[in-house]
Amino acid sequence: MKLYNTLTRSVEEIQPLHTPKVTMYTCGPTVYDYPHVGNWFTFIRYDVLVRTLAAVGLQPEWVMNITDVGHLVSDADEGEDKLEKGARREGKSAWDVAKFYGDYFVAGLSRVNISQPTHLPKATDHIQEQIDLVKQLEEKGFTYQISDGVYYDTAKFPRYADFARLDLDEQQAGARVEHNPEKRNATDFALWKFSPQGSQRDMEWDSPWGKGFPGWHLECSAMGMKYLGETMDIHAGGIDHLPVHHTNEIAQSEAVTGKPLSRHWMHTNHITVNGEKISKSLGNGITLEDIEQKGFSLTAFRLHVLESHYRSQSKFSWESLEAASNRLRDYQALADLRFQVVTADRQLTELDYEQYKQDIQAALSDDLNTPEALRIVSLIANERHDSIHHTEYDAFMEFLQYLDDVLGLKLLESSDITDDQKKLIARRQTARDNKDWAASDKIRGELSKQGLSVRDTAHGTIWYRS
RNA sequence: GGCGCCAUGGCGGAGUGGUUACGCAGAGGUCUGCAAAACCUUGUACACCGGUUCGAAUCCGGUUGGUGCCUCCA
Repeated sequence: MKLYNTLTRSVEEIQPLHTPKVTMYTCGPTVYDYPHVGNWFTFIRYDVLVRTLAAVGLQPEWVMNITDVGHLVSDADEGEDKLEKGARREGKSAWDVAKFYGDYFVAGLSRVNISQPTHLPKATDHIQEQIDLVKQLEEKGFTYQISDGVYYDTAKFPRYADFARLDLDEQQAGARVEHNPEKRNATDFALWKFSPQGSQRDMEWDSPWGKGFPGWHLECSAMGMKYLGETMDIHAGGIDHLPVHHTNEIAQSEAVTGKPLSRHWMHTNHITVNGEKISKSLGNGITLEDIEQKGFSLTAFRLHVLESHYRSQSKFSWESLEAASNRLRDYQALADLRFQVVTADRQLTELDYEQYKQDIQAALSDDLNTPEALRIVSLIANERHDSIHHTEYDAFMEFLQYLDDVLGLKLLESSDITDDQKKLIARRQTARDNKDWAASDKIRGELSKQGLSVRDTAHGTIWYRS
């Protein structure tokens, strides 16, 4: 299994520390609002990685955090985090907001068929671990305290700029966010923020340094190391996390342990809608509900995600979602052939499903080349559209199961048509044998109303869902 | 201002130094009771300008355009 590693900027073989177990941490959502399609792109891509790891015989232990506190907003209203802001917007407490959107997110995972992570830890459930981490950093001399919080001194970590290959001197020039002038270095970041004086936050905790809340980089280090140990095999996140969040995670984790936080770093690229990044102000934050309201299935959306490579900046549009939806219908028709097995004397050319499976596995194992994997599936859908011969039934079923395991397109979730529908199809066949075209066409109309189309092939009538 | 990334046929989107990616959509045809499907044919795809090479869409340089990040963000 090869995967691009941001550490070395090259595609590398994944070699877990304790094969067959492979530990993986992915940066999850901040639960202050509905996730948009871009977020789901990323989460689905994590899922493809997990599924592929499992398919090549590894046993993934997957941690995805839920950030329910601590991210500062970019606006001038300093000291307030997104949860608090969301709470004020909705007239609820920050705790209520976090609960609502956290639950929504977890439910959404199964809606787009993302595997259940081994752990879904929340930042607010790990305050003590985060405080402990700050204490250790303090003992090792990496921290200093100013008026609004305890900060990490990035100058004490010489490798700070290496991971993201930052040019610290140059990039300060155009930074658009104002820094607290008390900070020693522009890149220094808060480990613990104090509650603003005279105001009560919904979310605040006591600490050795005063009442407040953890800085937002802290949770991933604390929870990652708690569940996966000091060095994990894979750490993944959105590409936006590379220069700041992950850079800071490495700084604060490795300063304490002296060991690499992760052996492999994966970054998923962002998508654009109408050529622009997704953002609230542009009003292009499409949600799963929007997709369903337009009549598309979330499985079609999932297929759309797989149609591009995770490292390229892909586009989302309703046109391409429709293309994916049509493509999925073809795949579904392929899967439905398992209900329409023929035992005709005439032998079909048997397909080498094992070979196809290996080809797909090879594509996915090569830095998650999902477009190539789908190319192969389409190849088979084009090849095997007439019938499945009973002699290849087992191999076919095994192949479909493999596809579902690795791509998660729910091809085996469809059920057979009803007995009544089967009788209709049989009656139509009889009518056709008698050249009673009027009766035959009438039955075809009835089936059509039930969402079934029929094709008359050399191997009999094949139905498919329209 | 700094650091990146990308430019592929109507749309989406892979890939490769010389061979049809693929998907969706379109056109013509064969077949079929009619359909549908399938099959065949078809659009002369790789931003522009140079360079390297026997040969580049694929490597190098430049130009143009787009886009992302620079402590909110998947």
